[in-house]
Amino acid sequence: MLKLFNTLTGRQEVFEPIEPKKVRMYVCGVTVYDYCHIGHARSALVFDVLRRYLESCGYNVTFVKNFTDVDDKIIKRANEQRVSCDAITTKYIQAYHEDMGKLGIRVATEEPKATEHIADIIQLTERLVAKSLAYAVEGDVYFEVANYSEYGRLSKRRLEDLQAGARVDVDERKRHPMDFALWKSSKPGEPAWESPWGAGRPGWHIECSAMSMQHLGETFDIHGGGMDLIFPHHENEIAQSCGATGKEFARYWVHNGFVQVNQEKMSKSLGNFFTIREIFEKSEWSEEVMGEILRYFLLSTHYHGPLDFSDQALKEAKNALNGFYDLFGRLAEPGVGTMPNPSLTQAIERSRVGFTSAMDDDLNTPVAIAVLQGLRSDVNKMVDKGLSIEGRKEARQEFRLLGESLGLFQADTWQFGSAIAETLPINLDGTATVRLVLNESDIERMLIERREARNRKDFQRADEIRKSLAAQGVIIEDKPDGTSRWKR
RNA sequence: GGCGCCGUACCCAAGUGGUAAGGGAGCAGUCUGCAAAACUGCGAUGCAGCGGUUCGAACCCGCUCGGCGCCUCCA
Repeated sequence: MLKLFNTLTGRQEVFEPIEPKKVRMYVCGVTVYDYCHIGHARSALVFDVLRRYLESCGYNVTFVKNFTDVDDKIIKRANEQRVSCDAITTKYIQAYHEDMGKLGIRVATEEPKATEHIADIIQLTERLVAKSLAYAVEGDVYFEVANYSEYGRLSKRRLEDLQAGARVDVDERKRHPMDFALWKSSKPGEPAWESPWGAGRPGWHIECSAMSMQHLGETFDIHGGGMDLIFPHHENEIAQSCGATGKEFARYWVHNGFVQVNQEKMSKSLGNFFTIREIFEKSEWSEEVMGEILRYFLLSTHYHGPLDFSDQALKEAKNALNGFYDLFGRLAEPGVGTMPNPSLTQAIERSRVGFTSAMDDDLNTPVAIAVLQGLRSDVNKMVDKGLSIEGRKEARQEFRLLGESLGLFQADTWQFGSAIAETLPINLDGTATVRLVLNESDIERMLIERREARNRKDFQRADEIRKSLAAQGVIIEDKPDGTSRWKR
């Protein structure tokens, strides 16, 4: 039974969907005017894992994640670069998919864009105006917080407290400093759509209300996003949606903590952020390996807490993951083991129970990973004792199965990169191509030579080969039968 | 000023009333021609500090110290 921490109630609650076996969830995506950093990756990953886990529990999940593709920052960026807004958003949406794809984050069921829902947004705004929850001033339309009695319910703030912190440059046309724009009149040269209030564009918060309703209905199960969206974005979404429909909006509100650098929030304004692509570009490991390292790292802390990003943390994640892939290597080898499998069956059963109860406990991925580490240790012992071929296959399959929710252990083997790679600064788009200097057949050839050397007890030559490969990042492990395996 | 979070071993990190999971790093041993991997063992009598409640507290309460977030665009 899955329990989730619900920001709305401030408690952990048992998750029960509106319709049995069906989950409808909406997650706030990104404003597409720049490349994503690890903070964005964490958020995307947390909800990807939630979705995967729900699916593994047998739910049919409709997962909607939006792109904000009309916004001040986009307009600014477009003007700076003298291109259209459309060019900017198209570019960064594509980049989003590339980056998140490398992290194994699956595309959502629906990925709507604000600009595709202008009619819905206008309609929703009209509903709010008709209910006296919004008012129009000179082509702008504002939500009137004073007329919505439950304003502050999500963020646990009172309107009076908010006034104290309100900005100085309050628009005089607003009836209350906290009133926020549903519709903005547009200046010349800005993207604009016709509306009952003249040419304009939507405010930020209204798009999510409109799109979630359109794709999931007026009431749905889970709404997620980063902690920083609680106020004002999600607070405003609730006001707009509940205000318009008079119904409950989302039932469970789930928010992930920040990625930090040196204990400080990673953010554009502080300039202490690392983009996802930058991390992949600087990585000394292959894309596939780096993606899994990042995933492991991001899931090694509970999603609700802060997470400090550092090279050392990545290195530790990589080392931890090495243990799993070393085991998978052993499991893949032909062997003559005959050990019966009852103890394996028991270990697997234990792990399933442990894994499920960890994930059920508000997606406690650190504990879930600890359970997998436990299974790794158990299986290693069994392999030492001579686990049968069938047992090895079963064990590998089990890691794949349990790892699926976390998106781990899906690769067959790890191919490490660039200790032995060279960078060729060529391409048209300015990026570089990394090419391996040593290919697999080179390595195999050297291993054969070394094996021959060892057979004639020429250990000096054997060690030379070992050293030479090691210098290029290839590590040799000798097996009892006289053959060797290698890894990077 | 208002609201809120965090402080667990060298590092990361679970645990939120019943006597400190897991990982990384390290050390020692077994195995190995050597090595790697694996296995075995070692590692916080204590959970920022000080008080209090309790038979019992890392977990509850109070105070203090240190770090951070939101209130403005932000995953």
